[in-house]
Amino acid sequence: MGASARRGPYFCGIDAAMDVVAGKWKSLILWELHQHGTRRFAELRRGLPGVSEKMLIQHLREMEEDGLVHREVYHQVPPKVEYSLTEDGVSLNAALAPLGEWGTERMRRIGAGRVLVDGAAATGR
Amino acid sequence: MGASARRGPYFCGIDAAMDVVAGKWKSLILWELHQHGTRRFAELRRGLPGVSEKMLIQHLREMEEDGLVHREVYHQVPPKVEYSLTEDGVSLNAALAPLGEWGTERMRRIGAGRVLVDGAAATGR
DNA sequence: TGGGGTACGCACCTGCGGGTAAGTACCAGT
DNA sequence: ACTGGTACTTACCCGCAGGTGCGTACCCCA
Repeated sequence: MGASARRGPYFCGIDAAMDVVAGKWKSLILWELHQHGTRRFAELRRGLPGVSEKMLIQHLREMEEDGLVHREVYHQVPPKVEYSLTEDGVSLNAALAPLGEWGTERMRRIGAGRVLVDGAAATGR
Repeated sequence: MGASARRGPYFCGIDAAMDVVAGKWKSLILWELHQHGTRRFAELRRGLPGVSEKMLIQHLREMEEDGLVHREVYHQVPPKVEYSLTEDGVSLNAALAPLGEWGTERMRRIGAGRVLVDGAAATGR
């Protein structure tokens, strides 16, 4: 409850897309899954510094409902769940790419330092 | 007050851009200004059915701070103010275009009827 | 035998994003 | 004289997005 209640009639394509990526971590999750292909829950949590477990799950569930991510459960113990992008998720990410470039360019202009925790930086945008 | 406090350090370009377009009406304002080139306050209000005056102004002010829109005041009475996109606003809109197409495609798939008030529809996405 | 990891579920709470409504200073039209 | 339009401002209120924290069932490793 409280999760969806969305899919309301939209004004145009942009807010239909915005509705789906709305949420503090949605776009980051997209990006993370896009870069690594497949990630387990705990890997995602570590990849998104600052995210709470509650929000991670909530967002992942919503994105699954929206057909953006695929959830593969391995019935074993300890539990193992793998998340990956669906076709729609991949295309959404592609559609987000120019926006990401615009944002990177903007960060350069206003000098908003990016926060990086991984040593895996330097791969660019 | 309560307006900005943003520009926090970003993880990547995407959420730097998302920070700027965050807000219920921001993307719609971008789109409206892009389509009409220059619009007065009341024209925007009529173009965004459902927006409150308070939010319209607040968003316009923030977007002006962020260097997305230009605000031209004509010191006359009755007051006249014209809003238009800056170069950054135009490029942001261009960066949003693929996202808009993705959203339109998605609306087609899930059959979320779009809400149109203008007769000026049919121009597509 | 106890600490840590995996993938969550649930209850509680706070902040703020956004809505509502009223007020302002001035003028044009009827 | 009254209504309506222009471009706001200010005060108040409310819902929900998101954070914190605890609990769970099971296993591995020291």
